[in-house]
Amino acid sequence: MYAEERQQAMAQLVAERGRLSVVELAETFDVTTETVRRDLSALERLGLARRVHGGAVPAGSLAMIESGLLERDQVLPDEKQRIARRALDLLPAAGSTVFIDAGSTTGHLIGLLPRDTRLVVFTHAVPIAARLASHPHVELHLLPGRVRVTTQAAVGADTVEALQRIRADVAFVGANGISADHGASTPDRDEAATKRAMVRSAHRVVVLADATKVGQESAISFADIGDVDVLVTDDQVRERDSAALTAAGVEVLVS
Amino acid sequence: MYAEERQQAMAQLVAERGRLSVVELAETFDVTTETVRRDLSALERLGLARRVHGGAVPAGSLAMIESGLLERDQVLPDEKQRIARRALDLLPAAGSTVFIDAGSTTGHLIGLLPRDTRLVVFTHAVPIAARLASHPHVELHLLPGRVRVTTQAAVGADTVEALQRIRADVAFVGANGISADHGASTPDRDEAATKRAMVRSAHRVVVLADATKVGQESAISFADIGDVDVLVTDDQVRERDSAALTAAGVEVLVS
DNA sequence: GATAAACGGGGCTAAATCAACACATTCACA
DNA sequence: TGTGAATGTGTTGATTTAGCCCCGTTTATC
Repeated sequence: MYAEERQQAMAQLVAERGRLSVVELAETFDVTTETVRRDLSALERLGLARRVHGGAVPAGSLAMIESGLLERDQVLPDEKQRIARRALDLLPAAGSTVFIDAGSTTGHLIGLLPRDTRLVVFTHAVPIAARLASHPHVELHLLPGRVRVTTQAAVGADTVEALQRIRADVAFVGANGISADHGASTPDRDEAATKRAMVRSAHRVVVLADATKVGQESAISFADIGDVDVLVTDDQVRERDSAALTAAGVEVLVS
Repeated sequence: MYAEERQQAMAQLVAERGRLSVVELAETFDVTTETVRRDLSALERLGLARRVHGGAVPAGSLAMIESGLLERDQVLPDEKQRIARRALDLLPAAGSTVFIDAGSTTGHLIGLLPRDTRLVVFTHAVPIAARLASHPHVELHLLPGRVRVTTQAAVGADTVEALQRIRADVAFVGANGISADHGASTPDRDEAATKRAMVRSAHRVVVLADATKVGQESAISFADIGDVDVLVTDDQVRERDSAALTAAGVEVLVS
C-alpha cells in the first residue's frame, strides 16, 4: 500500500468516524505509529484533519464554532484581511444588491461589514449566510443548490438558474487564478459555473485574490478579463502581473 | 476521548445549558475535577466560556455565535432535546430524502445526527445548513428565498416554488400549535406558506412540538390534521389533547 | 466566622510526540 | 547497468503532554 492510498483511506475514516487514534491506525495499516503521525501531519497540512494528542479529528469539527468570529483560514490571513478591508470601499450605495461568493476572503469582507450597512445580499455560501442571517439591516437571500463539502457553498444547475434571474449591482468573487489571457479561473467545474453566472448577472465585477493567485491560471476560466472591473489584491503582487491586468482594462487595487 | 473533543463538547454544553458545574462535568466525562478545571481554563483562553467559582458560564462572544449557528433556546431545552432524540428513530433509510424545517427542536435533531448518517437533506434554515454543511455523508441542498431575521430561515415565493419541484420521504416540521380542528399552525404567513409546501411535497409528515404547543391553535394553519402522520412531543402533554390527535389519525409519540 | 466546597500548585506516571538517523525502494539519467 | 538523489519507513532516545493524586489555600454561603 502506497503512502498516498493510506492517507486517502485515513482521510475517509476520519470523516466517517469523527475521530482516529494513532495506535489503532498503526495496527489497521500495519505501519509504525511514527508513520501514522507523519500521515496525519500531511492530512493536517491539506486541511483534511486536525491533529490532537493521541490521534486526529475532522478539520471541520471545531470550525463551526470558530468560523463565527475567528476566521479559521490558515493561509495568508493577514493579506486576506487587508484585501477585505480595501474591498469594503467598493460596496455600493445603501439599498443596492450584491452577490457574495464563497471563500475566506469574502468571509473576511462580511466580518468587516459595519452593522449599519443597508444592502440586499445574495449568496450561495453557507458560512456567509450564517454570519449575515442575524444582521439587522441586510436583506439576505439564499441561492439554491447542492452544498459542496469543501467550500460549504451551493452549486449546480439550480444555483446557476437562480442567478440568471437576478441582477446585482456588484459581485464580489474569489478566484484561484487571474491573468490577462485566461481571465479569472478556479479548479472546480461546478464552482466555475456558479461564479460565471454571478459575473454575468452583475453590473460590476470585483475579484478578490491574494498576490499568489495573480498571474496564475487555474483549470477553468469563469470570466474573461474584460468582464472583470476591479481586482483587489495585496502588496506582494508582482509589478508586471499588475501592469498586464491594468493594460487589459482591470482596475488593480493593492492593499 | 481526546482532550480537544472533551473541550469541544463542553463548549457546546455551556452554550446550550448556560451554566456548567465542575463536578457534574467531571462525572459526565469521567475525569477528575482538576482535568475539568484545566479544560475550562482552556475554553476561557479561547474566549468560549467564562470561569466562575464552581463551574463556567457562556462568554459574551459565544452567546452571539450561538444565536447564529447553534440553537440558543432558552425555553424548554431539555424537552426539545428529548423530542429530538425520539424523532431520530423516524429518520428514513440511508439514501432517503428529508426536509428539515427551521426551529430549535429540529436544530437539536441535527445536532444528534450520527456522523455516519447517509441522507439527502433539503433545508431553508441557515443554522441547520451551517451545521450540516461539513457533514461527510449528508448531501445538503439549500432552498432559495429571503432569510427572515427572526427564524434565520428562507421564505417566500422562491422557497415555495422550489419545494413544489421536490419530493421528500419525510418532512420534519416544527409548529407553534397543533390541534385536531386547526391542524398544525404558526403565526407568520410566509413561514406558514413554506411549511405548507414542505408538507405537500413529503410522503410522510413528522411534526415536532413540545407539550405547550399541543392543543394550541396559532394564527395560520399550514397542515390539516389529516396531513400529519406523526407528532413527537414530551411527556407533559395532556391526555385529552393526545387522545384527540390520536383519534384524528395522528401517531403521537411521547418522549 | 464556621464550614464545606472549590481551587491551584507540585509531584508523579504512562503515553504520545518529536528529532535525528539508518535503511530500503524507486526512479532518472548517464 | 550502475550511480545517486529522492522518498518513504523504521528505530531509538529525549522531550512533552495528559491526567491523576495529594494537600495547603481560597472562596461561597449560611
